Amino acid sequence: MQKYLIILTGPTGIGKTSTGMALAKHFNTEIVSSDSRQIYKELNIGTAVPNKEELALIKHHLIQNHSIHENFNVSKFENEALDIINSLFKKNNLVLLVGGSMLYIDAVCNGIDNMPDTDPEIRDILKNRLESEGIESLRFQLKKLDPDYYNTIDLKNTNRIIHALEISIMTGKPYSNFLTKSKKERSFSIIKIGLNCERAKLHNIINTRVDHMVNAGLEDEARNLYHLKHLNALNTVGYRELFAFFDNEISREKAIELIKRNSRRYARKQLTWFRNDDEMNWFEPNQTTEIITFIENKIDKK
RNA sequence: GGGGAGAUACCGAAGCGGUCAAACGGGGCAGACUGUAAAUCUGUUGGCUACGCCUUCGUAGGUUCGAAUCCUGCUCUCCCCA
Repeated sequence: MQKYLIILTGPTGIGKTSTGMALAKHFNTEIVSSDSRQIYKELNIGTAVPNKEELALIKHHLIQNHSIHENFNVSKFENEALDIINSLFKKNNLVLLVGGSMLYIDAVCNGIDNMPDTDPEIRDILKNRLESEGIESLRFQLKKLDPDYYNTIDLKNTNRIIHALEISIMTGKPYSNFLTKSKKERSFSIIKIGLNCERAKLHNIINTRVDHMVNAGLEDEARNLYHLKHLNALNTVGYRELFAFFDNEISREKAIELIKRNSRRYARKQLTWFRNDDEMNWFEPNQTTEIITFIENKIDKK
């Protein structure tokens, strides 16, 4: 029996959760989340996780099942998501992957190359060197250790330089050796559904949603996490801006304004990414019926 | 009613006779993307039949070889005095 993974994605705020719920109900299946921040149990309001009622109605996976103290990453996500998806396929022919984290979705669909997990110590050393010696020093070393990558990478992107360096240093092999650019085989078919609407409308939704989050107590949530602000998981829209407010760098109003702006920008980045995906089938958020018909037609034809 | 200040591109704000399609900031738009990805980085922002052309600096005229920049009328905004 052919198995189908339905990818439901789109920009933040577009309505993936509710559409996903409707699809899960109709196809009598479960939802695997592909959201890099809803995966953390300490994060709630700011990540707009499905609420208790929703979670009670439809079984969700990879929601709030990790801690921000862990070193989570795409590769771990790929493995965990695939495990869950494959086990769900034992009882369902169709499983939903719902979320907006582009790279995470990509890892489930196409896989990510095998390479060692990064070593926090090496990263710290490199970061310190960046501070003390400047980016040139790191570039210089990268040029020596991995000239190929050095020639293709954006040399202003410190994160990428640091990652390439840490892998090259850890393994003694150029980072680019690990990049196979090959696509991993999956045992299931993939149908991609993208939700989008008029940009002005999306901005409106996002702005209102941020106001709702603030009313729901986002500030308290952030304040309780403030002492952990150095954690990568908290380098996230909705938290970092409030941390800046707590640090007296900006006003509360400014923080809220920035959360809105950064959410809008995040939405745009998501759309840039998804637009490039030829396999994406686009719908408006209220077209649940059309989406269901679309999926059923796709499945019937096979 | 009297006096003063000002109207610049999506917004804020420089410019104060040519080197101005107009600094700078914000916002927007576009793009890159392999273990930090809600991250990180890049480009762009009057129009076009695009190494050139066309229309822009409240509005209508005027001065000048040449105006966003000078002069005049008008409209609107703000401030002070009545």
